[in-house]
Amino acid sequence: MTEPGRRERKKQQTRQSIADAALELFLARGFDDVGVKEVADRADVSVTTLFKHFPSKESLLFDEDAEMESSLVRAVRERPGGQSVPEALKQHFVGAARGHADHPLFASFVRLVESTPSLRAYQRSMWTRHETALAHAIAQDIGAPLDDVRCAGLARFALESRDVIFGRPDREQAAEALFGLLERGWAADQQT
Amino acid sequence: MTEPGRRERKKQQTRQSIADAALELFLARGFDDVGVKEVADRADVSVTTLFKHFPSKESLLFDEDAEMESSLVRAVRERPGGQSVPEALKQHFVGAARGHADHPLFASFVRLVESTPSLRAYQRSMWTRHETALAHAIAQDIGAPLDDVRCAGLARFALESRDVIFGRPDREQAAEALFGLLERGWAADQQT
DNA sequence: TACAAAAGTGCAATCACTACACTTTTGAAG
DNA sequence: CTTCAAAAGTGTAGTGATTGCACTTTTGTA
Repeated sequence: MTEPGRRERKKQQTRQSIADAALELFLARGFDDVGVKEVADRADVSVTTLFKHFPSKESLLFDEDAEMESSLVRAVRERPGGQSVPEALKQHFVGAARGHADHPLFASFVRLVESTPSLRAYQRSMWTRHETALAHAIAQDIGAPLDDVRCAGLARFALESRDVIFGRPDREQAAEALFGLLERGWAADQQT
Repeated sequence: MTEPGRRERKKQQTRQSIADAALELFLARGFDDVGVKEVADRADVSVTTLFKHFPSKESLLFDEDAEMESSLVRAVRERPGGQSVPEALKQHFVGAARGHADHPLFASFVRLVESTPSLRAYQRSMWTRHETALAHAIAQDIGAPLDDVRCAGLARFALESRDVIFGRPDREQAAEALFGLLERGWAADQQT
């Protein structure tokens, strides 16, 4: 169980071919106008194989997932001393947006997702999955019970903020406004 | 174009039969374990007819929709003088929860929706549809531009709060906590 | 080198949903 | 009371995602 080995390498390679084929085709012609069969063909695998690597058509576009959750939790845990939780999350999202802004494909990718209902829904469901982890991290941080409502709420609000912010042209400004609201409400809550 | 007329009445009756059949079957055996065919059969209509009345399997369970939006907007517009927007929304949701609490079927219905991912997603998408209307109502109320970010954010947060709150045993308490947070953040924002 | 696990394949089936061409019902006009 | 077009309903066949199954190929390893 040390290094990947050729087998694992080949597997990942197949997976990558599929993801690549999917991205190209979907960007070029739209998510709904490309069938899985076509993606499989271009990646030179069978449809069956495609579905052994990805659980759904939507998932073809959202590959790296595990990383997000941990980075989200880390943003809260390892924030600079004195920084509030909402502030840390704001910086996390704004930073991420900036980091991706230069990627040439990223903009088109975002546009594709935003304009395809099923993809928006899928993306949301992925974020939602991280919500609990984030809520727990916050709760632990402020020494509240793990299922504290305010922590759950803040987690939800923060993740939703991301969604709202990305739908805006003036992202930084939007982030300021939304997280500002959360910040003040949260701070007032903490003063107990 | 005065009264419904027999034709319209029959149409609504068919629609109702379908909705009823769907509710019964889904409650009894779960959403995913009942096919549309079966629902159609029980309502004694063809599958084609079923889909002429409802745009999707999920929609079979969510009938009255238009009313919600207007009541939501009204909750903001016609709130007592001096009451804040978040406070008005809190009362709206808490009141609605109370009003339904006695219904015998309502509890099982909620449980069904909460436990079925596709239904949760659908319900969310319905609420989301109202988000813009709510955001506009808020903006108009405080005299901000219609697409003001803070109003859009508040609308989003309020609707999400509902979702979080309904997933809790202590709904009233949860409502206090979440809308309290929004309340304080929002108030601070308004003092400009 | 041989063998079991893993990866990949093809086929048939399920299930939601749509398009189509068709029959029946019904409101309203003459 | 007849007539006729719109509306409501039906059955059939098809699409497209997704799954189950039985099968072949590849590959790590004893």
